[in-house]
Amino acid sequence: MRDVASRSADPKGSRNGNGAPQLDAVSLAIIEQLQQDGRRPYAAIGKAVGLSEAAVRQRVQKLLDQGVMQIVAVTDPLTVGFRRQAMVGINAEGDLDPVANALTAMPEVEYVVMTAGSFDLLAEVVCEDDDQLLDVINKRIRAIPGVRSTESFVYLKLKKQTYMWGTR
Amino acid sequence: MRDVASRSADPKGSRNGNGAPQLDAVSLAIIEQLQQDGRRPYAAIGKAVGLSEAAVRQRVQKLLDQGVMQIVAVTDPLTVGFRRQAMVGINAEGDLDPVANALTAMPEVEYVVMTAGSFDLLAEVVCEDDDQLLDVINKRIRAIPGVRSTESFVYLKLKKQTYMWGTR
DNA sequence: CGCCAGATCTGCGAAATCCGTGAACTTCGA
DNA sequence: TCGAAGTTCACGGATTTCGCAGATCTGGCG
Repeated sequence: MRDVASRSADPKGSRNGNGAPQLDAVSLAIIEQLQQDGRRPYAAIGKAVGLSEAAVRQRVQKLLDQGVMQIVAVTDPLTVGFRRQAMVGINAEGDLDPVANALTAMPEVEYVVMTAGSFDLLAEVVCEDDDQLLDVINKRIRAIPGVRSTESFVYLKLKKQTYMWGTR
Repeated sequence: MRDVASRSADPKGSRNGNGAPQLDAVSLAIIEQLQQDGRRPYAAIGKAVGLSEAAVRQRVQKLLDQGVMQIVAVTDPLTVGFRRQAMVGINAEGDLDPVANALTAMPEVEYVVMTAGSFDLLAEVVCEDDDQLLDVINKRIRAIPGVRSTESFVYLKLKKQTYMWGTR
């Protein structure tokens, strides 16, 4: 059972240009196992990827410590009481980093990304009701220094949301 | 240690208008625990929310079965080898459902949502390189029947991504 | 080529956790 | 009041996790 990668390279150490740890095939296989079930026992994972239980445990711990992955419960926002969501496209002037940081600091903002295109930033907002959504978008986000304009896309229906990167 | 909710109501059964199971305070507290660490032992969770280990186990199993939450490993796409991402705004004619379903069927599309605003749909695309991204956006998405136009926002830098709904 | 240093893997007890089960308890409606 | 359904608790055995020491592998250097 030594199948995934015949004991080749560097499960963690080296980092590519982005500062991101480079993953070998075995770690990738471990991640795939945990993407299917975050609570799968180390022994079962080891059997699947061809490693001992202890080795899997060490690799998982390292991946967590490095921040490569996290094992968490993800929920359907609607079920947990958040009934209004929106994507907000933002245009700003000057350095975008302070603006992005201000967005990041807001707990209602789930997702912030700098983009190329007709928006400088995209931010996903998760709220409990319309009042809160209005407050966040029209008061708090527009009040951030440097923000020139915003455009909102209120979610009508979420059709797909996966966490299966690498499991294709 | 009977703090979160004094043994009140309906851990699952009833469903609100959306068909989503209604959660009580205890289940919410359990979810928060698992959002912090998806592998936290049931006994530790029970101590935190005021329930026995077995009760926590059964509630977690039920939440998973109902699809209210899933416990999974989430990764940084860059680390796992996906170096190009984009949000794609889409305008279409006629019924949006077939278009959304076509997007959902594409493995490179991570996220599909129907929106109100100047786009009918938003789709997040995760690719390994520019070639694949171009192929997905300009060939596959634009080829979907009903799609009238698209606008792409290539990700330059991901600033925030959390999974802490309900943990505020 | 040989050796060292660092990192990774394995094997193995001990402790903790997971899991199924049956009984007690609560709620709700007949 | 009684019964059905749903939840919780207690408990014992199987499984898993955890920490550690020794074996193995990799890469650099004289």
